Amino acid sequence: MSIQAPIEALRGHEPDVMIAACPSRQVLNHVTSRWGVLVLIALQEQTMRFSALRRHIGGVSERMLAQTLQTLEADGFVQRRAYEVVPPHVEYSLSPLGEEVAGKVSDLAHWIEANLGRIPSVAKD
Amino acid sequence: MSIQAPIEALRGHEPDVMIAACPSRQVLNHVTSRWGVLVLIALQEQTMRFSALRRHIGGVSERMLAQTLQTLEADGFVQRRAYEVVPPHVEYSLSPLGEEVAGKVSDLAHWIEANLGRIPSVAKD
DNA sequence: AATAACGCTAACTTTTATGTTAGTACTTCT
DNA sequence: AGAAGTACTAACATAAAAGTTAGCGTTATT
Repeated sequence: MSIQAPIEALRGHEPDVMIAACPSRQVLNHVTSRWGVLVLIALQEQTMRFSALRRHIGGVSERMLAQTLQTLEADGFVQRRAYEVVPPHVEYSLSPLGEEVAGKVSDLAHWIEANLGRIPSVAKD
Repeated sequence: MSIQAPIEALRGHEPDVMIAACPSRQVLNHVTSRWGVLVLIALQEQTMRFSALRRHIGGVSERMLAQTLQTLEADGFVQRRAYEVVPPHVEYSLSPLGEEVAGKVSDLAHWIEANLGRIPSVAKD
C-alpha cells in the first residue's frame, strides 16, 4: 500500500511555489497577504494585545485583524495567550517559527522603505 | 514656497509601512501580490518571454500575468524588451533594482518551501 | 447614569482581484 | 488548408478579500 498523497500533481515533488497546487503557495499567500505582512512585522517588534496591534497597524479593521491573526496562528507563526479576566486580556506574540518568517518579511519591507526614492512609480520631482 | 507634499499624514515622515497612506505600502502590495512574488522569482532565475513565464508559473492567466508585469515595470523592477518581428518576441528581465527585491522575495519563498514540514496547517500525519 | 474599553463574532455590503472568452495579424508546422 | 504559437487587450463575469454595522458582558471612568 502507498502512503496517502494529497493531490496527484504533488506526488514525489519537493515543495515548489511555482506549482499551483503546492501547499507552499498557500502559506506564502498567508504570509504575504495585505495584513499578514504587517502583523508579522508588528509582532516582531513586540508582543502586543489585540487593540494595540490595531492601533499600531494603520488602516486594519477589527475583522481583518482577527481573521489574519487566526490564519497566522493556524500556520503556527503566531501565539495567542488569553488571560481569563474581565475585561478580556489577550496577548499575541510570534512563535519561534514565526520569528524566522517575520525576519524575512521585515527584511523585504525595510528594503522597500529604504529604497522608496529609487522607485519610479513613487519618485516625485 | 514649500515643496509640494503628497498627503498631510506623510509630511516630514520617513517611509513607514505601518502608515496606511505611505507609498511604501503600495509598493509592498505590488511586490507581495499573488503573482508579483512568483514573477520576481521566475525572472530571477532567468530572462523569459511572456509565454515562457506563463508556462513556468503554474496557474497564472494571461490577463493577470500581463497586468502584474505592467505593475512591476512601472515600479522599475522589471524591464520589457520587444523585438519588432512577427510573430511578436518580447523578453522580460529584472532591472538591477528588481534583482534586489527579488532576492528578498525569493529568500522568503525558499524559506517557506524548506520549512513546510514544520508548519502545522500543512503537516500531515 | 452614560460612555469607553476590551476582544471579539455574525450578518451584510462593497470593493478589488482574478478569471473567461473572444479577438488581433502574421507565421510556421502538420 | 487548418491548427497552433506569439503577445497581448477589451469586455464581461465571478470569486475572494475587505469593509461596515451592530452587538456581547463586564468593569472602570467620567
